[in-house]
Amino acid sequence: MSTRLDLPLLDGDAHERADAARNRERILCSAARLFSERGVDCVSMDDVADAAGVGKGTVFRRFGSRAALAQAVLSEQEREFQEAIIRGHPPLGPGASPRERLIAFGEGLLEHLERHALLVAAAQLGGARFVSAPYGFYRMHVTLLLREADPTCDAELLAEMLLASLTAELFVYLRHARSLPLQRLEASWRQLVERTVPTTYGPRV
Amino acid sequence: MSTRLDLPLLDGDAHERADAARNRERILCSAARLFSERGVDCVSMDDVADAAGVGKGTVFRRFGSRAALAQAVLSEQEREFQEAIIRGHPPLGPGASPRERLIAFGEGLLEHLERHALLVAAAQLGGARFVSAPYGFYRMHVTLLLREADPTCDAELLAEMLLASLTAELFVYLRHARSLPLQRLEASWRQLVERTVPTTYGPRV
DNA sequence: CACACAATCGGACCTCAGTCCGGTTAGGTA
DNA sequence: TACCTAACCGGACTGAGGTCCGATTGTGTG
Repeated sequence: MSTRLDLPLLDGDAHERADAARNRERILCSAARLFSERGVDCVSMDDVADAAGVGKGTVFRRFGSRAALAQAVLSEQEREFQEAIIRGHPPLGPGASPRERLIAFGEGLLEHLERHALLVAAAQLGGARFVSAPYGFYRMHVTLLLREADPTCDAELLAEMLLASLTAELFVYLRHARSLPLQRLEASWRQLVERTVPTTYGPRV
Repeated sequence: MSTRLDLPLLDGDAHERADAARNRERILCSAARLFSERGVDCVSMDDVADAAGVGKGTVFRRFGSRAALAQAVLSEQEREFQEAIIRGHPPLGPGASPRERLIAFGEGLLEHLERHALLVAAAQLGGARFVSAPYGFYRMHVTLLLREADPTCDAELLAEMLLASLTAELFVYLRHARSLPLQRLEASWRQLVERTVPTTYGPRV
C-alpha cells in the first residue's frame, strides 16, 4: 500500500517526479492552447494527449476527468477572482455592504462567464460543479454575506439557489442561444439580489 | 425530399405506420420498466433496445436521444402536473395570488423531483433542459405570474433564475449528496419567492 | 391481387471518455 | 557507478451514446 495519495494530482507536489511534473505542465499548456484555438467542444482528450506528446492514460492519471482538466486550465483565473473577493477593493472586496458585495460578486462571475463560458460549462459537467473548489468558495462567500445581511434566513440554501442562476449552463443558453445582452443578465442579477437581500447593514451588535 | 418531418416522432402521428407505433409503445414500456427496476443510471440504450426487441437504430429514430427518451417516459406525469396548474384547484391552479401560486408551483415541482429526480436529471442532460416542452411551460407560467405580481420587473429573466433553483441537478445534490430534508428545500423556495415577489395583488387597474 | 415506393428496421460502425496493466524510468542508496 | 523499487508511462481495451445505410415491410394504387 502506497503512502502517497493515488488520486489525480492537480497541483504541484513536493514528491512529484521530474518527468511527471514536466508532463503535467505540457498537458496543461496543450489543453489551454487547443481549447482556445478550436473551441472547447472540438477538443477530445486524445487530442490533448497527442498534442502534449503523452499517452491518454497519463492525462487521466494527472487530471482524472475532462471536467477536472478544464477546471485546472481555468484555475489561474479563478484564483485571481477569489483574490479580488478576499483582498480586493470594494464593492467586490471587503468594505461594502453584503448586498453591494453580492451584486458585485454576480457581476464579476458573469463577466468571467462572458470570457470563458464554454470552458466553465465543460468544467461543471455532470455533478462536477458541486464538488469543485471554486464552487465551494463561492458557496461559502455567498452564504456568509447572506447570513451577515439577515441572520434569520436559511443562508446556506439561499446561497445554493442564488448561485444556481449563475451556472455556465444557464449563461450559455441565455447569452448564446437567446442572444440576450450581458447587461440585461447583470441587471437581472442585481434585481434578484436587491429583492432577496435586505438593505439593513451596519456594525453588528 | 420528404413531405414529413424527418425528426424523432415523440407523440402519435396520424400517418405513423402500424409497426412504428407498436415499436414506439414497446420501447416506452421497456424503458419505463427498466428505469424503475434498475435505476436510470444502470440502463443503457442498448438495454432498452434489447428489452423492447428492436434495434438500437429504432430507439434513436423514435426518440432522438437518451434525454428525449427520459422525457417521453416522464411525459404522462408532466401532463398531469401541467393540468393541475392550468385547471386545478388553487393555490397551484388559478384563483390564488401570484405569490401563492408560485410557492405552490415550486413545492409541486420539488415533490415531482422527490419521486423522479434521477429520471428528470437524465431528461435534462446537456442543454436538453432549455428546449424541452415541460421547461417551456414552466418558463411561461412563472413569467406570467411574475409579470402579474410586478409588471415593472424583468419577468422573463427572473423566471429563468428562479427556475434555476429547481433543477434536477441541484435537487439531487442537496437531497442525495447533502441529505437535506425535502421540507427544508420547500421552505427555502418559499423564502426565495416571498422575498422576490411583492404581496400586492388584486384586480388590476 | 400484384405492384411500387416510401417509411421503417436493425445492427454494424464511429467517436469519445475513462480504465487497466505490462513495460519503463527516475532517483535514492550503498 | 550499479542497483533496486516505487512511481510513472502509454496505448490497447471497454462501454455507451449516437449515426448510417442496405435490407425489409407496411400501405395506398391500378
